[in-house]
Amino acid sequence: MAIDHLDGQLLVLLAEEPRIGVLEMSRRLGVARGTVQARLDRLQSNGVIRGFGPQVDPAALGYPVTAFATLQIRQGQGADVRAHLATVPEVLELHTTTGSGDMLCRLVARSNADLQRVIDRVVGFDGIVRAATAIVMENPVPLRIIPLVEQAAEDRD
Amino acid sequence: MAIDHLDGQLLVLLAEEPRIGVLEMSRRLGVARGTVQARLDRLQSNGVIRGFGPQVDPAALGYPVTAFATLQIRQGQGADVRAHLATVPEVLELHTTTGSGDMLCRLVARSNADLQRVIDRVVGFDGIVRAATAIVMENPVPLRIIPLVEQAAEDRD
DNA sequence: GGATTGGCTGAGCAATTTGCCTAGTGAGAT
DNA sequence: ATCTCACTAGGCAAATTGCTCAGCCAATCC
Repeated sequence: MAIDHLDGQLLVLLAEEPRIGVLEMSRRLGVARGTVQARLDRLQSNGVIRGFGPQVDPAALGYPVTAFATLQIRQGQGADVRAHLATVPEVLELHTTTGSGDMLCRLVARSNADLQRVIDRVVGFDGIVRAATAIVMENPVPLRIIPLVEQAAEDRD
Repeated sequence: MAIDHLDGQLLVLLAEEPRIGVLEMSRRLGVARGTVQARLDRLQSNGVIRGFGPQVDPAALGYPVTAFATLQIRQGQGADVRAHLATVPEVLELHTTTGSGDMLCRLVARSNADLQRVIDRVVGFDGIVRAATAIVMENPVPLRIIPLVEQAAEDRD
């Protein structure tokens, strides 16, 4: 399940130049095309590579404000709250965390004023007891995976 | 800068079948190939589409544990802390948030035990005053963008 | 009322890439 | 000693890409 060095190189290459083709990858890495193809297939069926969906920037879509909200859920209402939050487009992700009935969600909004609307919509639901929101000011480390891939590849190598 | 309906369809299509080609997209959407190409180019130079990097699952890499850590930073140490956290592969993202000197970071680890090691490494740095960690148990809504894309497309349409 | 600009269509073409196949080789496991 | 597995190297037809062109239409500008 873990990846070896070649897998790591493949992932790094893909991350740097995503539109690169299989043939070009095989040239860059100095291996046969069939090998690249087989590795890629394996990584995908392994689940290591979930997909190649476009990475969309919410800010460019008109949602420049990001916030994280910690929610406290009334016992037994978890499923309802999850279903509710899933219907809000501005909820980009949702996690349940340690601490009985706690959730953490990532929100975006069109402005700070708009964030209020989003939060109202999020917490305007019966099962939510309390919510604490932290607005994101800077994002010094955007979501990344390459350093982890490299470490995983080294561990296995 | 906002997107219209065709842009929205393009993004949805790409999200569903990322390896689809320009030609096939133009067939599906019933527009000319050149149009798809031009739209895609525009979305990319717009910054709406950041890229098409592979979405790697940390769990499949051997890091099944995710956690969020809230850090309190000593005044004036922000830059140092950022630089420090950027060197830790297990730090997948880092945000500075409202509340002077507060940061939120996403961590992964090989196990709950390993999480302790990661946290020690994260907080074992001078500028960090205090850290609170919440371990993720479930992820009812994985990072998504499509609902927001659809809303943005409708708003503009 | 024109005239212009911008976005879309439909078509064509050469070059490249893909998907799929076969055969041979080397290393490690049984 | 044999087998299996991953990789190499090559070949081939079909499809896709990158690029170009001309024509068309609607909105905007003078």
